Amino acid sequence: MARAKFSTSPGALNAIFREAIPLFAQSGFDGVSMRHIAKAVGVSIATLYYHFPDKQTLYLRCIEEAFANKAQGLSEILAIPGTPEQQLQQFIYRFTCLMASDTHFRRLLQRELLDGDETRLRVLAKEVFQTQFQGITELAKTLAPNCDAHLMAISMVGLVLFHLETTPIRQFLPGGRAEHNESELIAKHVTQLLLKGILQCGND
Amino acid sequence: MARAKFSTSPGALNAIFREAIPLFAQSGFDGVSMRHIAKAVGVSIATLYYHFPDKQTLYLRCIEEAFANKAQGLSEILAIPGTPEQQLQQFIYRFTCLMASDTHFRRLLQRELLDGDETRLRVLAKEVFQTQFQGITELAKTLAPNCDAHLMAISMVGLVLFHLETTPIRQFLPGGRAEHNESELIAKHVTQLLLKGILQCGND
DNA sequence: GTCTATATACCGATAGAC
DNA sequence: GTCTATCGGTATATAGAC
Repeated sequence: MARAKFSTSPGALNAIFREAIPLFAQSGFDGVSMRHIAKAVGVSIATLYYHFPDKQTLYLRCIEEAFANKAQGLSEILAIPGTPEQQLQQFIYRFTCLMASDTHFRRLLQRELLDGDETRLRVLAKEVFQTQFQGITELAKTLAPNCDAHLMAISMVGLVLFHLETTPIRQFLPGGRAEHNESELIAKHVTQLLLKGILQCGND
Repeated sequence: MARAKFSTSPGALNAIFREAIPLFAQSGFDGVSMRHIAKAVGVSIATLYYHFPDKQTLYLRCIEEAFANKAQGLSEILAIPGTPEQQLQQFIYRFTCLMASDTHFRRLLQRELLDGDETRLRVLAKEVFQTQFQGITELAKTLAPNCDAHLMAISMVGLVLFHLETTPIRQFLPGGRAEHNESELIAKHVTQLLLKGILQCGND
C-alpha cells in the first residue's frame, strides 16, 4: 500500500515508471539504456541517478511496480460464487482478459522466467502469485481430487498464457486466424478443454 | 542439408556456433557482446567479423543452426503407430523429453517469441514448425473433430512448454516439488489432462 | 584466416553548478 | 531536484600486417 502512492500520484518517480516499464518489457534490461529512458521521460540521465542508485535498482523497482499493480487484480478474479465448474469457467475467462489486457506485465513475467534470478523469482512467487496460486490450487483440488493439484494449477495458468505468448507466430502456423487471438475464444477453448478433455471438446 | 556440414564437421564456424548459441540462449542478443563470444571461442573479434558481416547476422545464423537441428527431431516423434490415443500419449511423452533435453533451443524459441520480429517468426513457422504443427493439428482433428484444431494443437504444445518454462519458479510456488520437473511426470500429467479433462484427471 | 591496433559511438555513472 | 559536462570503460566494426 505504501508503494501504491507511486502508481497513483503524479511526480517524477511515477513518470519514470510509466516510461521505463514499457521499455524494459519491450527490449529487456540489456536492450534499454539509461539514455533511452531519460529521453522518454524527458529528463537528464543525472535525474534518473538522483532517484535510483543504479540501473539495476531502477529495473527492479519497475518490476516491483508492474507486478504489485497486478497482484490485486489477480486476487479479485478468484472470488467467484457458484459451482466449482462455474468458478473454473469464470476464473479462466477473467484471467485471460486480465493477462491479454496487459502485454507489459506478461512480457516482464516472461523475461523474469527466462532470466531465472533465484532471489527475484522467490519474491515474485511470494508477493505476487502465492495467494492466487493457492486459490487456483484449491480449485484444482476440488475439481480433480485424485490429481496433482500443483501440476494442474500450472496447466490452467499455462494454457491461457501460452495462447497469448504465441500470438505473434499464430498467423504463420497452419490454421491460424486472427480471431484465435481474441480473449473470449481463447477462454472458451481452454475452459472446454479443461472441463471435458480433448475427446469431448467441441461437443454439445 | 547443405547447412548440416556446419553442425557435423569441425572448423571455425562450427566452433563459433557451439559457443555462441548457449551464450545467446542464456543472455539474449543484447546481453552478449562480440568480445564475449570471441573469448569463448578462443579467437579475436576480427575473426568473427571475417566469418560474419555483423553481429546480427551471426545471431541469425545461430538461430537457424539451433532450429534446423531441431526440425528433424520433431518430425521423427510424430511418426507413431497405434490408436489416436496412443499416438497422443507417445507424442506428448517424446515431445516433452525432446524439449526438456534442449534448454538452449527452448530459450531461443522463447526469446524469438518475445522479440516478435515478423520476418524471423515467419521463417521459424515455415522451416521448423510447419510440417510438425500440421501433424499435431491432424491428430487433434482426429481426436476432437468438433473442436478448433489449431487452438487444440497450440494447447497441446503449450501445456508441455509451459511446464518446462516455469521450472525455475516452481519450487517457490505452493505444492511445487523437485519431481514436478521430471519429463515423465509432466508428460503423464499433460496426457491425462488432455485425454480425460480435469474432472476425470487422476482417476483409475 | 587470424591477428594487433584502432576508429567511433555508446554505455553506466559521477561532479559540481544552479 | 534537475541540469551540463565529463570520466573511464566497453560496444560494434574496420584497416592492415602476416
